[in-house]
Amino acid sequence: MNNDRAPAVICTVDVVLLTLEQGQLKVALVRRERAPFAQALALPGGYIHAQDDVDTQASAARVLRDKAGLDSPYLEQLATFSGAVRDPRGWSVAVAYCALVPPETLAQAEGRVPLVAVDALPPLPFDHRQIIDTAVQRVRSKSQYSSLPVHLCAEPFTLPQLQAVYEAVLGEAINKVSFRRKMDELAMLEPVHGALQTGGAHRPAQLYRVRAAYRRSLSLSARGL
Amino acid sequence: MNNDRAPAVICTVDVVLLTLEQGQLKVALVRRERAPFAQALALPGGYIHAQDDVDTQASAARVLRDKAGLDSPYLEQLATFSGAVRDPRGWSVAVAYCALVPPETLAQAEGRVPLVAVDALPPLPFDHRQIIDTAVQRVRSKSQYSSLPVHLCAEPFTLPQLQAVYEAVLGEAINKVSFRRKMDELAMLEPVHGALQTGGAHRPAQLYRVRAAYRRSLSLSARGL
DNA sequence: GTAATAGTGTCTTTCAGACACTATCCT
DNA sequence: AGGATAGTGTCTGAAAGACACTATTAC
Repeated sequence: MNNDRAPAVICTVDVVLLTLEQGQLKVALVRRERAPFAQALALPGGYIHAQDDVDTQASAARVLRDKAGLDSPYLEQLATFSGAVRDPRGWSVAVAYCALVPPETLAQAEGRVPLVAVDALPPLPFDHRQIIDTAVQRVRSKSQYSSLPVHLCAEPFTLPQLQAVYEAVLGEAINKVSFRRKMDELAMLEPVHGALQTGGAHRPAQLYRVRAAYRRSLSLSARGL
Repeated sequence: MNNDRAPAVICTVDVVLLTLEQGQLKVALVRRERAPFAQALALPGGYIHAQDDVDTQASAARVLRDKAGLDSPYLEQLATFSGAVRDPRGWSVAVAYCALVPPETLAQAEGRVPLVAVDALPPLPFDHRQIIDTAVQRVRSKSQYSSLPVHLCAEPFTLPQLQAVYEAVLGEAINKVSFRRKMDELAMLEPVHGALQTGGAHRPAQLYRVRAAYRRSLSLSARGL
């Protein structure tokens, strides 16, 4: 009972930044500048800066800003990965966060970040493969009953567009009537009055945006049951 | 870019040990031996021991063993709480775990740990109130669609007993037919052949236990959709 | 007009809750 | 026998999917 002060533990955050490109869920990776695994593609991450960050959520936002050059409205804690062997530098704790952005947001960020389809990941350092798998599993699971996928859709969007996003994430077709009923009862979207998406050789579609009241609370919504 | 090595961060684990007593969800607290908040009731927790623990899950199991004197078959990572102000000693990261045990298991542990109803918590140090609230919310949410509450029920148990546990956790009555249909299709329980619970002035009830295949995987089960 | 997709009305199927009935114990 | 709870069959209403139909654009 005399060694409460344990040897230092390495404290980091890692961010799984997901987006949708060509109908596929993809994760943003960055090339590591320093050892270990210098030059390797890995999740954007870094040490917690106790002097700058108020908490790990702020650390994750900072990492995202520094390494991917963007802010993500959706940034949720995923899980914490830890242990003696996951990092060659020593015993480490990595608080992992999951960010979702529409592809348009990533395009603004100069395209510095390589995107890799989550179903075809290359070998990755640390336990980043496991972290990504956990994030994808979580996103797919939550998409079954929540409005989470709207974060992958740039506003304004049409209902057919949003449905396509849901279908891409879930990997299966969704009934159109059921989908619209669900969106309607979630009461989370509002039509942009007078704004229709034209251009196609067919009836134009109503454009929608997320109601202000739901802008920030989406990540907090548990199940609606 | 020259201060990668941030000032030391305090790394701890905290365990929310929940059980069911008198039809109420209760959390086990321990009296702190050391500052800060010495003598106060708080969640069992402690530093990560990098030399002993393989990961934070092991740290949580050790804390549970040392401070509550028991092993919990169900021990799942809850979330990580962090920041500059939650601990007066400095910037800290607390990986919180949630454990569920039947009341019989706690009784074996000499009753050293005070139990407090989660709906009537006293003021608690750190952000332990928030951690407990998060755990309770998670357990209630998961209980709606998963078999998680079986961990609160000592084996063997009858279906009416298990239903009462569900009802206590969820705080509402459940339809008997629906409950049995759900348990049946989860295919997670098996009857203990020939074992009935007698003694009541009524028809005896079939005793059940969790199938071996589901013993360990319950905490991993996401939604069954 | 024709092709193509948006959007809606309605039928069908599926699932959860309500209810009632039987079963089996103790007293 | 009577009371009490275990366990089951069946009806009903709500929700989800299937399908078909109308609406509106470009060409």
